[in-house]
Amino acid sequence: MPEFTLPKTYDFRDAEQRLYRWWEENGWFKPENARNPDGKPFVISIPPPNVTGVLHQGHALFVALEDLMIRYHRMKGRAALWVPGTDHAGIATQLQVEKKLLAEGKSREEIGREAFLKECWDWTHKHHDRIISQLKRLGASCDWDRERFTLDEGLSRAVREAFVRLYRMGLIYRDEYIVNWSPGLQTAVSDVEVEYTEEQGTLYYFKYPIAGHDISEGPGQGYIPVATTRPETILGDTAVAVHPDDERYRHLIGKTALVPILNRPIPIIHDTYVDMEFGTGALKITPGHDPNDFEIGRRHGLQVINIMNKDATLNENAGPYAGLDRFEARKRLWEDMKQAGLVIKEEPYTMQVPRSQRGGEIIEPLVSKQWFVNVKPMAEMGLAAVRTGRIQIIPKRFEKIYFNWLENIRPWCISRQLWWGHRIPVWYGPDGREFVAHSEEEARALAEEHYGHPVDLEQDPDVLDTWFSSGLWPFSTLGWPDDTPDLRRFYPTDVLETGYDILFFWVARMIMQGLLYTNDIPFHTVYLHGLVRDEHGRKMSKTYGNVVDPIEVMDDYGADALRFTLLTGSTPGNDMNLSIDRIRANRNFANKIWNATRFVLGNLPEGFTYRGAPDPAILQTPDKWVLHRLNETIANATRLIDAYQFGEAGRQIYDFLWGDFADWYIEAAKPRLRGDDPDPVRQTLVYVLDQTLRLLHPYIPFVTEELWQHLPHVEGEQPALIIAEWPEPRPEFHFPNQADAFEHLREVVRAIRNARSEYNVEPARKIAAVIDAPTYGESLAAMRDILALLARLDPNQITFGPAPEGEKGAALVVADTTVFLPLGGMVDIEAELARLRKQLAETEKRIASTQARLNNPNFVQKAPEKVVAQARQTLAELRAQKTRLEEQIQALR
RNA sequence: GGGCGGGUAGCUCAGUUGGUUAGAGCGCCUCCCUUACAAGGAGGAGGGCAGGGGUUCGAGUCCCUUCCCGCCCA
Repeated sequence: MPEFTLPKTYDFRDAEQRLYRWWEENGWFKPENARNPDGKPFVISIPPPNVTGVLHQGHALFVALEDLMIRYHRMKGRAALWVPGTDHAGIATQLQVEKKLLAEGKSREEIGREAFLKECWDWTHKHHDRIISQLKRLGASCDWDRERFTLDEGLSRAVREAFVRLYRMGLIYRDEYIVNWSPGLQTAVSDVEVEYTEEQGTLYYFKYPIAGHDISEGPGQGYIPVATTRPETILGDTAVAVHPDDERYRHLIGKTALVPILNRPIPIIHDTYVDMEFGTGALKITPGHDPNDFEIGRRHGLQVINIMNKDATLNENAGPYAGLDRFEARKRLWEDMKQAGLVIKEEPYTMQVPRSQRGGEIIEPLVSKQWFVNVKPMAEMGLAAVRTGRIQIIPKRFEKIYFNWLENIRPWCISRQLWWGHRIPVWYGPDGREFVAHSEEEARALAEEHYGHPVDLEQDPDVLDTWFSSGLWPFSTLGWPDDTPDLRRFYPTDVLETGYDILFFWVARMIMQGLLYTNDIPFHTVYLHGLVRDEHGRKMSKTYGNVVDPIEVMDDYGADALRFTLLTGSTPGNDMNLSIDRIRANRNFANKIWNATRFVLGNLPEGFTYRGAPDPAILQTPDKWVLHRLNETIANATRLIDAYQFGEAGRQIYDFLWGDFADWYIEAAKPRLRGDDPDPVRQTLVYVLDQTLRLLHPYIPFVTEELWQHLPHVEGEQPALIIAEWPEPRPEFHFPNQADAFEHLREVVRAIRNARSEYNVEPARKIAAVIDAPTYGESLAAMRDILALLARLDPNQITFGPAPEGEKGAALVVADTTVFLPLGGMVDIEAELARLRKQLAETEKRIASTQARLNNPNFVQKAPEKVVAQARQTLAELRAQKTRLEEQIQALR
């Protein structure tokens, strides 16, 4: 039942929750309840937020974008499915729980693994509801019955299956390898979890003594000069390397150097990796603590010495420095070397310092035994999928970045020395032999088979990198490894939408694992969004205090305002600056729609029957204009959304609703609504509003649904906008001529308003006008009432014909129309002449440039016919206008 | 060192197959509480698209180059 008493302003607080619940209760988020449930599906897997995280603008942006796509395709008739879920976020969650324990005076070691995991699960359950309800507040139309968690039973099974398959394919192996060690977290982290920051450091130059010589013999004899940024690693050196072509040091190759202080003998080797230009041209090699040195060490069969404990203090291999923290040891060792006369100099040096993406502490390259995935074969598949276009990345430039990363891919360290996560499905026998299996039972069976009798097995204590399970997300959430109906129907998914910052972490790994396990692409399109920054482009951070909390924004301005701001303010792959001003402006937009609807509803009589798309036969010029513009807007919006240009599409609909429908059509409708044939206007008002609400629904679902529920509908219409049909342009509403006529009316109205303002005519005063319009006279006459209302003319004093001679007034020239306003003494002839001359000068300037273009034979020959024709028409119009202006100037003199 | 993005109105940004006089929001000036909306309406000022060169009938849009800011990778 339409209700005609809407409050004056839109109260989103009441509407949002109520509507969300209503949609969800009716099952409209489910593909089974689509208009065509057996039709082609459209599927997005949510980028699972950290289950213990708090909603931030990044979430708001992805929800806005993905919900837009889901709602759009749902309205287009696809069986849309948005699979929701959360991520267990290994390190992040474990840290939070440890922090909580610490506050209670406990540690995870004290309470033990089992109790700790229970704490983690409690924490998870407690926080899960919060993040989910926050996603719902944004309007996310996910199918919550299909919600998953990366650590739930099904997904854990998927993880074990993936691990076992990779292992059996020989792509997973355990190795002593140099990894990025986080001393604070006490775990290995993968390459992508390390960020390099440019920092001021020191380059330390020193003398590497040569065995059998005295350093006093000088460089190249008694010692070889070496430079390093991390002197403490000297203690782990196992060689000094020089370039084979280096004249300065070539004679030293094969000799023995002595590690300072420790006096451990090490070889002097040659390797082309050494950069002769850098430092002294000689390189100390520390395979245990530098990734490059590790590689060189492998090439040369060098010993690996680990001088560091897991907490970044030095161990017994560091001799007298054992037990010291890494930075303290650096100081002490350098002091001691100074004493020993081994120091040459120090110089300031800008270096790239590896820091933990989480926490920011300095990462130590360390050799330890970890599980790795040989990603190379999968990378090849991942590369091919994008190269051949089976998967497209938007914006396209990220494809290059993706290629570059996959082409240079290195083994992926997947083991983490944490407790919260998927336990690595490997069990060790008494002799350390590994048994990889889906379960402990299976491992036992394998072991018994191997040893010939039952043995005690011990499971690997480590867990897997969180991204290992996220990498299975698009198919594990649909039931993989089982061949479920959902997997068959909804896989591959369609679009994967996420931030460009996790292209490597997540997207690339999903593509690779999807191709490997499911023999198919996990999605055909990757849409990457940027970071949401503050209004001046600074990263939002708690310490800065510039965080714009989405919850607060929604409390103040509503979810629609936030969504529309994010959607129209962002472009693919680029960061966006979010300002409250803009959110407020879009809140105002929601209110504008609200009031436009109030107007329409308030003008429908009791018992009004809406007949849907109006019959062209009953329409007048303003109706035809607005329907023509609606057609254009529908076509543009649809094209732009299909091209993933959501922002531009949103702006066009906004402009149409506000700038065309509200500002002009509604205004033009007013006199006719009071006239004797209001029905065509009413029909058109309802129709255009209905169609526009549809176009806006994917952007601002709440206010549009709320209003649409109040609109009258035709028999058999869908019960809710969320599942209503997406509009299509209608050929019968193609009215270019009437559209032109109305545009001309707009120009005339603007000119009159402008003149009124210029001559300070009181706003309330209705004035007369004499209109001379050879081309548009008829249409202007037909719209006399509208013209009068919009330009505040006295309808009884609008006459058509040539301007009266000798009367004082203002003459306005719009194309070939002249509007004479007999303002008598209000008009200053000189000022009027000046205004006309200025307009004439502008017109002549434009005539000249248009003429010049048309005089150019190249233009006429080479430019598209349409453009040339347009130029000719413009020229004709300008000339007519010029003639008019000259006439008026003449008349005034 | 390699790669990428950005530099458009006072501020924040749009502007995607190159095509009339480059747009929006906010801010600013003038006027208006006109029964849809003051979270509003009307009118207005304000930029020639970082600099230089080039391609083209035509360039904010394509190419080259310089400068500045930011990011990614090594």
